[in-house]
Amino acid sequence: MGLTKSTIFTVEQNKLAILFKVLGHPARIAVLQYIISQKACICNDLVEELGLAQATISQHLKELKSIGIIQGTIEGKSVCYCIDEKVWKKIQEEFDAFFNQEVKVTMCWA
Amino acid sequence: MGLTKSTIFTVEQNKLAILFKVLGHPARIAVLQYIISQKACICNDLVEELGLAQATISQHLKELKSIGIIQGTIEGKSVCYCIDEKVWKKIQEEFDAFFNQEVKVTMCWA
DNA sequence: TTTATATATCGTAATATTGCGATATTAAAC
DNA sequence: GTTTAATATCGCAATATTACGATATATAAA
Repeated sequence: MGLTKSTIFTVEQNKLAILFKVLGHPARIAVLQYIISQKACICNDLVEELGLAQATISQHLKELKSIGIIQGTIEGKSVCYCIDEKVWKKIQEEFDAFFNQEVKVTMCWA
Repeated sequence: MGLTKSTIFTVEQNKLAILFKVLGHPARIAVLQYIISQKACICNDLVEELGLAQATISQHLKELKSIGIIQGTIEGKSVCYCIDEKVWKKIQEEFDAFFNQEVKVTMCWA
């Protein structure tokens, strides 16, 4: 099937999963880290840095933009990408809330 | 192609991406939350709770086990799944380290 | 106006993921 | 031993993802 049954889960579960999913590719991790290290960059920088085709980088940038974690602004004939700090922090908070759920382990094998 | 070019990224980037990827499905989020709420559970509980087929749940459990975030121990004819608290915290720390990289935003459009 | 540059999008092939029925395996219960 | 129950695995179909060449678009430079 290959089709996730989104309807049987809560909106929160689906949203959280999408955030994780978008970050779940090494190229997108690398893109984020490169943008951070350079403060900002253009698509072509990433093509040279990562060694993926321009179309591929553009696609990854689109996915990152879809969750708002990066933002692109037109600058002449190129597009300047940078981290959206607000969204970055919000995602961090959401992940933190998830990981700080009560994990009271009653050792089930003890 | 559909094949991630893992070789062009660092080991750390690949590892981090895999952690995110495994968490990037609502069923697996739901499984973790249910295990937490019940302290521990068996596969069949999840089948009834989530409404996915037993084979599907078993597969998701396998993926969660692959990153060590849950652990299953045989108890008679069933398997008791619970959170591996150590791994849980380690993953949380790794995510935190990622999100706490310097995000000094020099507004590129300013 | 032509040319060069940067990016987005389209189309497509290869591979991965999701989900489930069927079946195997294993252990308890009878 | 037979039956019941719980889970894992296999095999498959449907869909999604990844990657890239080709092409469209848009701006700067010449």
